[in-house]
Amino acid sequence: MGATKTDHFTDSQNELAVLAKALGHPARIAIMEYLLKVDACICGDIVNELPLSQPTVSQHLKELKNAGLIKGNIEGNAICYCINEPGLEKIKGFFEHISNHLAKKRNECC
Amino acid sequence: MGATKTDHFTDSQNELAVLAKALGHPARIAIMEYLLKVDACICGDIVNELPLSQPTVSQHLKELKNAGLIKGNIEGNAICYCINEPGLEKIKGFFEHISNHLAKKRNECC
DNA sequence: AAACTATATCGTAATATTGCAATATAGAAA
DNA sequence: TTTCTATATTGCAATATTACGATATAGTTT
Repeated sequence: MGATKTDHFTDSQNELAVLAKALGHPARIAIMEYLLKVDACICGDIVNELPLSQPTVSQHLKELKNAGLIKGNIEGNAICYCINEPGLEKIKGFFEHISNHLAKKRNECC
Repeated sequence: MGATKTDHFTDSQNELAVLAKALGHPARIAIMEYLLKVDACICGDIVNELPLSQPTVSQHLKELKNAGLIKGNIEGNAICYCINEPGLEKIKGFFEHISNHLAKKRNECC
């Protein structure tokens, strides 16, 4: 026990869960928002923007990258991070899908 | 250490993280998908739909409810669950916000 | 080469999550 | 009221996450 039983669910369900989980921490929401705000790749100053230590930020970046929500390119000395659109579109599509369905069939009960 | 430092982030960031985290498990994605599929409130058969024990499913439902993604009404003997639109719209809005920004300013680097 | 800068990894402690058996709760049916 | 059925709660073991100090890695600058 303790480990998620991923093999009991579909690939799609597991993929969506990985994406959602990656955003399930305020620091990682903050990173995404910051990447969006500066409207470009970030090379260097993410650590200064967050109230966490450098190793912790590095770990959060790694998780976002593993989930496919950001991508990082080595840019000389620094590393250049930016939002990875395919990952973002995938999870955005999930919510749009739900929203569209709900709009069609107005909740009859509850 | 070990606990998320929620007090270092904004309310909005924490709210979004809670919503995302609630969906960060394939069972909870599956529950949302099932609630959508049946196109109505579910009274009773969620446990049979999932490859998990009744207490585990109950726990997952509780987490989705706490996060504000579903709502449950007592319906006689059973409990009637369905998707809670406001919660869903909030997180959907986050992804649309990002997507709109990205569409405006095409990624110059990376 | 030596010092500096930026980022990643390791190790580890604190805390959270996952899953389920056992049990509790509460309405429905008999 | 007893039994049945559906859901929730408790308790606990296994595993995962969070955070950071210390250290490693690697490019840049002097």
